[in-house]
Amino acid sequence: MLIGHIKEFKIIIDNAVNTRRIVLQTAGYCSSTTDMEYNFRAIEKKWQQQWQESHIYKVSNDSPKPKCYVLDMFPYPSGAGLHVGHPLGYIATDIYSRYKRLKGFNVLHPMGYDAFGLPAEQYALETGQHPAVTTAENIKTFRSQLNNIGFCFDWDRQVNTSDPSYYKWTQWIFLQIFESWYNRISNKAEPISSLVAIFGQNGNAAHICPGDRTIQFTAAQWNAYTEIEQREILMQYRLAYLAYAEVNWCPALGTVLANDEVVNGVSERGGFPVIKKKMRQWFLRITDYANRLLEGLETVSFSEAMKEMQRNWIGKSQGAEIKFAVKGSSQHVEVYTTRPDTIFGVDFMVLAPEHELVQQITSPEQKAAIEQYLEYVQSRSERERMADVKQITGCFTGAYAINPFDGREIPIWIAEYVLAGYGTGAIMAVPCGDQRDFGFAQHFNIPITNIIGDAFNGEEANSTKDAKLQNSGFLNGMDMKPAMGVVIEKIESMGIGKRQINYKMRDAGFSRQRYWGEPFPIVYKDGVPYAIDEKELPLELPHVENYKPGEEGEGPLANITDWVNVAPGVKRETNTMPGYAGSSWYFLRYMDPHNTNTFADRKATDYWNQVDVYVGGTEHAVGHLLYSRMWTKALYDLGHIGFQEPFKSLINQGMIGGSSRLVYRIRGTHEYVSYGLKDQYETDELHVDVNIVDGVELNTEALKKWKPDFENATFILEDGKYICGIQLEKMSKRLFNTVNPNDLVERYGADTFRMYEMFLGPVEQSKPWDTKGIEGVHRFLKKLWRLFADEQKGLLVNDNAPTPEELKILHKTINKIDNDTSSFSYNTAVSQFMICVNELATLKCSKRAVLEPLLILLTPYAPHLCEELWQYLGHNESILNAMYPEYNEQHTKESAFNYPIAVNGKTRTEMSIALDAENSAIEKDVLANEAVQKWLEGKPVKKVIIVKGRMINVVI
RNA sequence: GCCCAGAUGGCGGAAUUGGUAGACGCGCUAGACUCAAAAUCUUGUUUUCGAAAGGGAGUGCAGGUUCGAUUCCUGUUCUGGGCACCA
Repeated sequence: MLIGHIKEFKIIIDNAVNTRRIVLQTAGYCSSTTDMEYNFRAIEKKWQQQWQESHIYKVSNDSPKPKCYVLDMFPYPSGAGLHVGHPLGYIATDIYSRYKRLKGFNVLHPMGYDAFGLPAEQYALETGQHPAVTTAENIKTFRSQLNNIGFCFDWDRQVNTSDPSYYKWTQWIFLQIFESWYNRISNKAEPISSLVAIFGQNGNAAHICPGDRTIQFTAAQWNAYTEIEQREILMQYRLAYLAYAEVNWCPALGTVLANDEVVNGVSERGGFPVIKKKMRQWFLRITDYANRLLEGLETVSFSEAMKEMQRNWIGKSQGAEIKFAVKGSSQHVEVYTTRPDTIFGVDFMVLAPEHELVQQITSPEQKAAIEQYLEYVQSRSERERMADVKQITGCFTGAYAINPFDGREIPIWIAEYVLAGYGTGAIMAVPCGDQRDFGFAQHFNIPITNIIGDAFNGEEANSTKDAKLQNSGFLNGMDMKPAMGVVIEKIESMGIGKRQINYKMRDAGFSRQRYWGEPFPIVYKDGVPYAIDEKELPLELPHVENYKPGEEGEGPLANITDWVNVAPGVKRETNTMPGYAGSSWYFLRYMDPHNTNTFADRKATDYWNQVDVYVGGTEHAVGHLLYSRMWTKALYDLGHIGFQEPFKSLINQGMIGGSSRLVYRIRGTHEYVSYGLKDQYETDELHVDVNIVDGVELNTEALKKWKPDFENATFILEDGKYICGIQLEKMSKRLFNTVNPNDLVERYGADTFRMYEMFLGPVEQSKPWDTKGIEGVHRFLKKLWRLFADEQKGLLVNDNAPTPEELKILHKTINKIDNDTSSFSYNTAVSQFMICVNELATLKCSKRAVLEPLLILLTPYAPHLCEELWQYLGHNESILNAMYPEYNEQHTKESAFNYPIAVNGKTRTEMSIALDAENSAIEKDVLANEAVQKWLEGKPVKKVIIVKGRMINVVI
């Protein structure tokens, strides 16, 4: 080397002196005389290039090795690019993938882009740029940022959901779902043709119509129907179906939203109000899968919290449907209840305002009041209803129901707290056992029957299931739990009701009135929907000039008349599929991404099978994770794949929050006061860029240059420093608290960055970003490097035999790293590496026999550095092809814990007391075994607990 | 309101799942090398009493089980997340 190493060459224009200074900025520790230094920039560039050229991460579908599928939730390629929070999960999976590879697995670790969706279209609306263009640009940025960190993705398998070669198969799968129905007897999806055959032979008696249970027909009637009539009936059975339904319509976004995309009555994206609107929409019949989605949770390893969220969303409840006769009428009120045992406590009934019986049973005297109440309900938006749930409203219909057991007359009310869409849209109200019913009864002065004796105090309802029933006819004296079964049996034998299971989950809305999504492969002939021929797939998204949605809620596609009108009387569907369509099956496409004959070859899906580890955030708990599980089950039912749970285990990475820095401007001035002194003034808080603050100390010069507003700033310092305030909040460009991984990689290298993100804390835990500690990890890597090579003496590695002490360190490390890496405990693994290297450095151990296995352990964490050092050790082949060291377990344990275990004893308590007495004698670094033997005179002991050479206790 | 998770130094976080609490890192402290800085190495760092040796207290709070509790049980406070008229 001629001029040493100049790491950075920067021209800095120094405004303060207003002269041009050229500064040769060397990166500090590079005044070396040999080239044996840790030059991470050169090393990382070299290996990234080499990996790319040798396609070393290319994964084959054909391997004798066991498979392992490690998957990240693929990103939406937003314009903002990556910040330090994004790669957290990717680093974790990358470490795991590399580890499994070293353990001898054939590892699939792909990456792709969830590229359809609202933001790109919103951006197009604002700027006129075509979403395809911005998406392609964003993908480029993402890819280069990802490569910078040294991930081992097999880029040959990259997918992009907005690419026609991908969405061809999204459309194809949609058609499979469209062309099938859910057979509730065999409990699986079947092709619609099997249903047509059943109808032709037996009518629909065995298969009640899920869309409308009043539809009933015989085989003869079915055969007599016209094609259009038949198709209309079939539509009500399909797994993907069209229906008029109240949907969540968001006027501001001009589209329908799925239930999980609406939060507190406003849209999840943008927070615009959402109203109920009746529209003809596509739906997925996910409700038929409710129970399997619930039971499937038992077969996968998700966190308990995640399972609980899914269970809540599915919302299974067991109970009964009971018919109550209406007094003086042939009508019945059918209610759903989870507590049939409380039937003698029913003091009133409540119907949903939309309930069809309301008009029929309302008495003439109450007619006006009911009309008025219905008007009031209709005037209220979803949002208003959400806002004041505590307000009690309702209206008496004037009608009475008859309790089938004791003949009591029960007033029938309507109220908006009863929902038309759940159960039967009617409830039996038991005020002593349900707080809402209690509130209602009090508000409207309805007398309350107590059926639970002392358990009810008259002040509030008690929903206990552990009371003895009173005032309950034939149930008197019975415990509530067994009474439930008794009542259900009784109503079943009387023919007035039956056991019933209900779910909160609704069918998923599948239409969006947007442009940037998959077009439906559907045409309408005279208004009747037909699937287009498979050979016409992909049905490509046409180019449009105008992204504005139509007035009537149609998407922008409706404006392209050429495209819409296929032939006279034949029109295309103008809705597009929602964002979750493409992401509901992408994990299958990675298995066989270039297949043009099918979405993925059965051989490939059989080989890769379930995703072994899936890593992503909790925000997809009820959306993506439920839809993709449903699609997988549907594809399984139809025989396209051989497994029905897509993800064997799931790890939820925590969010990395932003840590914003604040400065305090004295009101009306350009003077900024340091955090500790701000209370002496009247100040305004301003966010400043975290990147110009070192910890909490502001770089005042950098601030002046940052934005023109600060050009003339003056500062009131404390101890010569300007100290900023700290606020923890979301990481966002708007708050100037984002940190770009590229900057950190540039300064410390990808290996340091990777290890530091892992060192920050457990992967699952959310934490604020803090760059401060990254130096420590960087120091560790430099220290490791110096075990191999010295700046003065060059290569240090020797072939001397390791000492027992050195082996002990190594074995302890192997043990710990192996455990931690396989269990995603990466923060403690990094600590162990540091301990190991510190100890080896103290011993000045540069022995190949110790360093070589250590390098293999470290490869998943710091792949570039390890490759380079591996080469230094004289290996020609990449360390990626090395095998993880398998050490004799016993040897590892013995060297790590060098104590024999005693096998004699006494009773536990006696022993402990005796031990206390003897404590002073035993403590003195005597080998535990010897001490116990001596002291016990050979009596049997189960276990001696020893910590660091001292005996703590003896167990019998 | 209901459900879930958590609370440990100045900070991020460890603790072999009931066995020396505070590993590892950051920060801070003192020193070595250096004309000086950087880099590197060494020292100390829960708190309190003490010059020291050595004590005392200590894992949100209050109890309990145990020879022994950050870990298990009961109650309670706070923080974060999810659900929210679901009968």
